[in-house]
Amino acid sequence: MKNSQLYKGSLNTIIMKLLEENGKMYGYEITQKVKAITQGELNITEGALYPALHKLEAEGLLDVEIEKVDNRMRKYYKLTEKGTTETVNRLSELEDFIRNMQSLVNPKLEF
Amino acid sequence: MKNSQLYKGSLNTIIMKLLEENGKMYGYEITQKVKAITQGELNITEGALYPALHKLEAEGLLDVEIEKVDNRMRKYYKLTEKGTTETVNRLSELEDFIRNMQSLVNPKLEF
DNA sequence: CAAATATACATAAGATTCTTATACATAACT
DNA sequence: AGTTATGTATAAGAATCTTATGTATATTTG
Repeated sequence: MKNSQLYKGSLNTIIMKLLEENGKMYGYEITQKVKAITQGELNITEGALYPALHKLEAEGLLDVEIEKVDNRMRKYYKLTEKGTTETVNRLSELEDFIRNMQSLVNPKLEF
Repeated sequence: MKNSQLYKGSLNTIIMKLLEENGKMYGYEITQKVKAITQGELNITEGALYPALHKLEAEGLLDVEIEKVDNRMRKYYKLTEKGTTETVNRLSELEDFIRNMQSLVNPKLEF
């Protein structure tokens, strides 16, 4: 499925929320989780995911921990303390964003 | 105010929805309307707005009509037939997007 | 058993969208 | 007279994403 342009800019928030919820996750796991939660509607591509994870790590928001499972490499990511704090802000921004978009789309509901 | 990254990709949808609702609008009017609806939270910059309007026009989704008011130029935009049809799709995508983001952020509410 | 699919990470080229800065012009306010 | 508001426009650069490609192992399927 082709993702709409709307998801642009929301990937970091999605990653951080999932890590906040699940403690630690690896890249492929994140793609599968998102696919499951959105019932196949949102497919995160590797070309978007891995650079995003590396950047969040470089910014000190994520820590990485490498494991070998079934002879295959896994890089588990988890939120740092800074990342946990930042996640609160991002989720707050997301709530504002959703509220604002709903106001724009559904002006009748404003009161 | 600084806009969050989340709005990336939503500008076209916002423009089209406002035009669907108000018939015709000019650029500056759109920025003011959005600012009012979002209570100052979302400020569309000219550098984003005008290229977006020009592109939607080039795609045949908008028609333009130039007027001179108080000795100043205004370019009124309105949806073409194609644009009206496309707006329905975009709003549907936006609803899916919001629903998916809420599922991701608020997994407890899934049932 | 060979081929396809799933699992797992990674990067590079190019497209798209946006921010920031700048530009021009008139009207209104202070 | 200078700032703010109204009104449109573009160019340089940043940020994010898509698409394509690459490597490697495990599992499923015909």
